[in-house]
Amino acid sequence: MNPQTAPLTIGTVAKRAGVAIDTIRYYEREGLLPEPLRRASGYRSYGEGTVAQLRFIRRAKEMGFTLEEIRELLALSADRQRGVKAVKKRAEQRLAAIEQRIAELQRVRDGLAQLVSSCPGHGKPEECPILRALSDEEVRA
Amino acid sequence: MNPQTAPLTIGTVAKRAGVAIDTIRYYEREGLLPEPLRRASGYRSYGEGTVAQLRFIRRAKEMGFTLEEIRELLALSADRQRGVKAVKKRAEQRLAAIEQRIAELQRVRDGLAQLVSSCPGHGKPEECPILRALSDEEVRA
DNA sequence: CTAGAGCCTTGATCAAGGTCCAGAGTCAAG
DNA sequence: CTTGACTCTGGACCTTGATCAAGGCTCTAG
Repeated sequence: MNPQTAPLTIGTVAKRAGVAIDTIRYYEREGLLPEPLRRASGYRSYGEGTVAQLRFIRRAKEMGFTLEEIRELLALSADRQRGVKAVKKRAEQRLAAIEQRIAELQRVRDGLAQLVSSCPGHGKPEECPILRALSDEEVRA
Repeated sequence: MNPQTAPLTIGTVAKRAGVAIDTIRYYEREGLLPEPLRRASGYRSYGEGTVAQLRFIRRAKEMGFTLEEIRELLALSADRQRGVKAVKKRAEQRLAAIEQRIAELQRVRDGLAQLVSSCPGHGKPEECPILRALSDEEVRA
């Protein structure tokens, strides 16, 4: 829509994308962002697209992708034909991993909830179901 | 029950508790395990209780407690009156945190599932709902 | 007694994902 | 032109939870 946006400094991009300046340089080093144009002074010069790219990274991180996976997604999205299929596959894998993590957490939650509700909240430690469940209380030599 | 158990070496304890030797020494340094008795040779000497203690730590980690929190739990469980109440409170906090994490993950899962199901798995990257949702696709300057 | 397994300490290293610093150059407002 | 905010590079440092290495004792079975 606006192919020739005004160039932005790293600080502006950082503010717009809601990340730290150091994070942008870090992503560049790590290959998540392409090397930007430079002004004569050496200052990095960005377009609006970089802000969008950083938002991509942020959202993908929220989805539970690691930076490594995000690097791959970005590479895939650049592959104009093979990309989409691979991207969908990765997303499906991520989805499965998230579902598994949810199931695990629910198991933990149920166990913990059970313990909490069975603990009166007072009395001797050796009678506390939480501590008992965790430890098996035994004498140390 | 068996207050005077035979002394165990660190390797035996490690095997029994299912952790690495280095991990035991690490926990000792970090204050999760008390400093054990030593033989004349300097070898650490443990009782069965330490195995139970390590299992406590393992279970608590599974419950999502950090080592920092576990250190606190262990300290609280040693406080023979005030302990139980505080332990229960910590467990409740942990429970709430886990429930919140589950809710977050469910939100993420729903979003991702929606994207996955709306992506045909082929076509141009700019038409892939997954990539579109993540990025907002824009031209870089 | 000797070999080999086990243990000791100190300190380094790892993975992930950044964060911070020093010292120097640059930009923009007044 | 000056001043203060901004940016540059390179490298050190952070957190969490371990894990490994080097060099040197110790223990136990044969």
